[in-house]
Amino acid sequence: MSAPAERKPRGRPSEGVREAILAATLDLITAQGLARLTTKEIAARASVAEASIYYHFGDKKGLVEGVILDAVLRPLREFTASFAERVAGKSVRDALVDYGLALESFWKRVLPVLSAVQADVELRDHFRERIRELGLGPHRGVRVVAVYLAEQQRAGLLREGADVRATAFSVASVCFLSAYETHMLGPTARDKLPTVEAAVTTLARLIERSDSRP
Amino acid sequence: MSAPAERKPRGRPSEGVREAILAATLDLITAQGLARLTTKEIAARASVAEASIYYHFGDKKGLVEGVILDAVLRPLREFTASFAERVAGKSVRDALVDYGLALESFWKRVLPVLSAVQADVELRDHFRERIRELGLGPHRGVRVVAVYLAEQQRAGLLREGADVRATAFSVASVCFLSAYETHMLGPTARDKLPTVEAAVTTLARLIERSDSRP
DNA sequence: GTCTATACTTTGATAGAC
DNA sequence: GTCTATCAAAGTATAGAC
Repeated sequence: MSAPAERKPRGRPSEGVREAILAATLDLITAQGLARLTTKEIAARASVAEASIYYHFGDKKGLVEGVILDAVLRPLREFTASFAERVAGKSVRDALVDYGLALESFWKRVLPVLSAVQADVELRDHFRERIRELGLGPHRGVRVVAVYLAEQQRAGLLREGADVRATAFSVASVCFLSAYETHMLGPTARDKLPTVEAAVTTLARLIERSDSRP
Repeated sequence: MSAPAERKPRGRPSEGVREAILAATLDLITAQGLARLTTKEIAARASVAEASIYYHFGDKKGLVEGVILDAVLRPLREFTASFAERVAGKSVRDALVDYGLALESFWKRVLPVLSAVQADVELRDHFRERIRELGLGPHRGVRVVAVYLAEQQRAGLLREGADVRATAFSVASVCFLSAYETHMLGPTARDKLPTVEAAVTTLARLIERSDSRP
């Protein structure tokens, strides 16, 4: 039966194929890693033809690079940029804990893709260059906290002798290791470590002025 | 020319083929990740026949699991066990710094293989089970330090209110993030973070009794 | 722009001689 | 135990219709 009422009665969503491919790829990488990632499975999960992948991304490498940009680099930049508004109007301790928890869950989300990147030289090199161009990296997350702490220190809220750079480094590190343990060993294994909240609270206490302690 | 003087005049080293395969596999994983790891390239680098891999390890999966056991799990256990003798007779600060530096270089060595493991579901699951059986994981590195610090605290060398568990967590985390940044972005990028030595020294200072400070 | 069908390449694994 | 030679399967990528 001819149904001329609609132009494309069925089949191609015709819109969002590119996005569906990206989403399917991210899902598969997160769920099972890069090793078993095939264009066939991506196409199946996205409900598109395999050829569409090559139309939009050139080759498999281009696709994965697209996912990296989309699921790691952009979020990384946005997260780093969001620090200022995230801590506005909070005590140092609350600021560090809130930021720490957000950082931990950010890494939990991103680590599967990051691990995939590390598993392939070409991807890793491509990633390194992009991250260099954008001026990103874990050290950025450290610096942004260090700058904030230095301000609070000048404002007299922290001990004068406190090493804000080292403290910022510790905060970022604790969040990262916490996320990595979950990523590596599963959610239950995480319970064997102190919580991020406890660790960051302790760090905050150590640099706060004695007279500001409750 | 027939040279009956020797039984195996050339070819097979006949000894150490298994070890050569393991070493070659580790090298290749470290250098280029799991993604491009092929049995052909392993055989070429180890200067053995491809079939020898299957004789010794059954299949590719078995080989990689062998490498994980050999290059990650055993070293992990040994490293954790070595803590006591490593810190014997040192000040708390020196003990933490020395341990921290050793931990950082340990992770630098192991992370390439660890990343490869995370890139494949089957490997990851196998790894999780093994690590569970052995009772290992980053939390072990944390606990061993926490126990040590608790002893020092009871001996009166640390502040009474110091949170030794959170501090141990911070020490281990700083070493891990430091190694990961190197692994991910290359040796030069590492310079943008504070050194492990500085960060751990700061942490040690924060928990030492005031009167024990120089 | 998307699909179906297919060409080409690489890879993991095996058989059998030595 | 190790090698040479070979295979079946799986994977990436392309051609061409619509």
